[in-house]
Amino acid sequence: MARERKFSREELYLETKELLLQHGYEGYTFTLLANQLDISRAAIYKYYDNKEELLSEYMLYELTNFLNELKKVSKEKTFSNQFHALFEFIFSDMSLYHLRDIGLQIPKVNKKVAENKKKISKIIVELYTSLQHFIDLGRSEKILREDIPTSLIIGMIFQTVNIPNTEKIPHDDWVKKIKDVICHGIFTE
Amino acid sequence: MARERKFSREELYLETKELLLQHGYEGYTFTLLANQLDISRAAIYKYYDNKEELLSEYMLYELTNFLNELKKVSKEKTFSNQFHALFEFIFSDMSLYHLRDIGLQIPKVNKKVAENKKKISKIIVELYTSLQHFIDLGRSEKILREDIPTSLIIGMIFQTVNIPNTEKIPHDDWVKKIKDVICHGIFTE
DNA sequence: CTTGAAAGTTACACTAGTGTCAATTATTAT
DNA sequence: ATAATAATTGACACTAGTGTAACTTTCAAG
Repeated sequence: MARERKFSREELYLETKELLLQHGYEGYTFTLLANQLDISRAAIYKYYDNKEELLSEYMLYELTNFLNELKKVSKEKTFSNQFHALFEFIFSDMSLYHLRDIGLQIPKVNKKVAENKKKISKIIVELYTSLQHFIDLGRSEKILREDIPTSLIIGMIFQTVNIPNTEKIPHDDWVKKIKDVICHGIFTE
Repeated sequence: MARERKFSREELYLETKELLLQHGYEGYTFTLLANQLDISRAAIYKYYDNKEELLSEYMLYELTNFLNELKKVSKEKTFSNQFHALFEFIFSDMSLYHLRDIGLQIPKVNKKVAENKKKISKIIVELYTSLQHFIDLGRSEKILREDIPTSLIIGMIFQTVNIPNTEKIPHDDWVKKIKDVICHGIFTE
């Protein structure tokens, strides 16, 4: 029994993502967001007290989605299948690793933000556990090396996503090459 | 025949680097910089018309230094020696790759900035050429794989620097492991 | 068809950063 | 000493973003 909303939460999150990647944490403003969504700035304050609150909630949403996708991946039976599935989905949205850095910058300006940050930490732990299982599987199948720290293996996978494809190699080729290098290195045998 | 300067260009660049890494491009302000250097904000305007000018000049300085270091590396005779020297120096200052991204964000607000950006592009070309020679040497010595694009090899080296060492593995070990993974991959043979 | 609740807007006071300029300070050659 | 000059400062007007409160609009339940 009220007026129809001019913007959905999803739309708001979508624009937020764009603006965050474009302007970074400090460059992201409600003024900018309101313009993009074609609403008045004050409307946003009906839902969020400040940008920290909005952003911590957005990060929570983004990470929750990510965790769900990751859980899908872990349904694959073999390590090899999980590995390829993981790449497929990481490369479908390459911005996540960058967004994580931004998430770390959010200061706890109030109780709600502090709570969200706590929830985010919890999700990150879950993410890490899930990835740990993935790595363990690879090791138990004697595919992954035992002498490389887990955090390094995970880091390699997530960082390489961000290597700029300056030579404009077709996406599928590019992904294949990156996988290859991660698995076998840049040296000849 | 004048008053002594309260801050050197080097000090200014040093603080600029800190602030840039801490606050990002949009969060970097003259107000912040002046406070850090313990001078008045207006003093900065005697040397730079605006932050774009300062930052483009700073980037130029940083990249020029980087290029010089890289040239030193390329004096090594064998690929292997160059490879280890390159790692040593990249890991001595892990922030460069991140700074490069920031450099790209500077808008050409006036002629001087546009000129600096042109110079920066030139240095980046030189950097790339120098790295290309390095890769070529590795290939001619049959150490580097022929089937991996140059930009991917270079990207791997520079991106992996940023993998967070969450397990707090001692620096030397960490660097050794990263090198190992880049060279031979995460898979068992 | 009216009323009240949710959605949205307009307006205001406030804060932080910008760019400029006249005034002040410190140094040194004479 | 002191004049010349470069370095620095304080003060001003301006812009962009923030957070709040009073208001208007929309819509559907009674």
